[in-house]
Amino acid sequence: MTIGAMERSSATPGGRTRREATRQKLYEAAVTLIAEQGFSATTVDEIAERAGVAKGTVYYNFASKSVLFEELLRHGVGLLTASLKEAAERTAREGGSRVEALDAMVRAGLVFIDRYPAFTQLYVAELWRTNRAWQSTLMVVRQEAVAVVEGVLREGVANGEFSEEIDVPLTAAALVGMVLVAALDWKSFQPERSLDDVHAALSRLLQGRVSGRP
Amino acid sequence: MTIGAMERSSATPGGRTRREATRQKLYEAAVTLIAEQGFSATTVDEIAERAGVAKGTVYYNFASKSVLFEELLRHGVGLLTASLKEAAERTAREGGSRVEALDAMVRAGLVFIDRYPAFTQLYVAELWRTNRAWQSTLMVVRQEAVAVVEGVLREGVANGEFSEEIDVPLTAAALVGMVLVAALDWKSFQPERSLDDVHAALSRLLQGRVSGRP
DNA sequence: CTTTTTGCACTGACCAGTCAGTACAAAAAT
DNA sequence: ATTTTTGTACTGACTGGTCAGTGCAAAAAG
Repeated sequence: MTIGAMERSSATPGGRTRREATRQKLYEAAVTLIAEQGFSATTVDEIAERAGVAKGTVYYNFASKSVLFEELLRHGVGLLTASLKEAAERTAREGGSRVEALDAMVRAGLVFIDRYPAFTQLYVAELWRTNRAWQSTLMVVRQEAVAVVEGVLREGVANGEFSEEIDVPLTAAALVGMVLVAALDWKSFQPERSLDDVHAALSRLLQGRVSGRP
Repeated sequence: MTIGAMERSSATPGGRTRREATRQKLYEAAVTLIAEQGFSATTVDEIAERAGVAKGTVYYNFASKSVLFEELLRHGVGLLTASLKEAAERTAREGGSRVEALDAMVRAGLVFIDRYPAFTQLYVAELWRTNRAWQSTLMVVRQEAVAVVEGVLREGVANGEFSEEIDVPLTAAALVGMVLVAALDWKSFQPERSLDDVHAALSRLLQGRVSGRP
C-alpha cells in the first residue's frame, strides 16, 4: 500500500518535506499557546490559526490534539537532554572536574530555557499532574533528562569529588528544580538580566559560596 | 456592596458557620481535582459531586468557577506564607543563625508540601502561566512567600553571615524552586522516603556540603 | 422568618473531530 | 506533446457532544 509513497514528497530544495515544515509550524504555534493557557484551555482552532493553516491540516498531520502535544513534549525534551549530555561530555573531554561539569550543565539548562521559554513553562506545568493521557510519556522523558545529572553526580562520588553521603536522585532532582525555577523566575519577573548574571548567581549557590567563605 | 454581609451568620458554637464548612468542602474537592487534571479540564459538576453538594450550592457560595479557584489560591498560599514566617521567627527567637533560619524554612516548606501535596502541584502548574484571569492574584501571592526568604537572606548579608555578592531575589527564587521541585519529586516518584531523609539531603545541598569537605 | 442547600431541567456558547472536496505536481498512458 | 490518472497536502463548513452558568420551587437548618 502506501509503501513506495514517500519519495515523491521530498520536494522542497532544503531537503525538508512540505509536511515537516507544516508540523514544525504547528509545534511552534502550539507550544506558546499551551504555555500561556494550558492544554485544555487551548483550542485546536487557535493552534491552526496561529500556525496559518486550516483546522483540517492539524488532523491531517496529527491523530488528535493530545497526540500533537505528546509529540511536542518528546521533541522538546529530546533537545534538552541532548544539550545536557553535550555539556557533560565536553567538560569531560576538556579534563574538567565533576563540579565543572555540573556547572556546565546548569549553563546549558539556562541557555535552553533562554531559547525555549514557552516549552519550559509548559513542561513544568504538566510534569507533576496525574491522570493525564501523556503521563507515561512525560515520566520517560523526565527520567532521561534527570539521568544525565545523576550520572555526573555518581561519577563525582566514585572519584571522591563529592561526599558519599549525598542522595543522588534527590540531589539531582533538587538541582534540576533549582535551575528550572530560577530560570522561569528570571524570564517572568526580571527578563532584563543577562544569562551570565543568572549563571553566576546559581554557580555561587551550587558551590556553597553563599554562606561564609570566599 | 457585599460589605456588611458577614456578621449575621456566625451561628454555630464552633464559631464556624455552616457556609464556611461548605466552602471548605468545596476547596478540598477542587484542589485535588484541579491538581490532577488542570483548571479547564475540571468541571463544576465534578467538584460539586466530590464535595457532596448540589451544583447550585457552588454558585451560591462562589460567583464563578474562577472565583472559587482564585480564593482557593489565596487561601493556600496564605497557609504557606504563615508557616514560613513562623519558622523564620522561631529560629530568630531561639537565637539561631540565618543559615539555621533558612534550614528551618526548608523544613517548613517540606512539611507544608507533605500535608498539601495537591495544592503545591496546582500552584506550580499555574505560577508561570500568562494570560490567565487570576494571573495578578498569583503574582501578589507568590511575592508574599518569596519575600520571607528574601528577608532572611538580606539579614544574613547585613550581619556578614552571607557573602555580599549573592543576588538576593534570584537566590531566593532558586531556593524556593529547589525545595518545591525536590519535594514534588519526592511525593511523585519516591513517596516512601521520610521527611527527615529529604530534609537532610536538601540541608546538605544548601550548605554546600556536596562537593568536598565533611 | 431568614439563610442555606437541594434537585433538576434548561440554555447557549464553544469545541474536538469529520468529511467531501480542491489544488497541484509527478507519473503513466495515448 | 497531450491528456489522464494518482498521491499528497490541505481546506473549511458541519456535527454531536460538553459544560458553565441560570431559574426556581421546595425542603432543611437555624
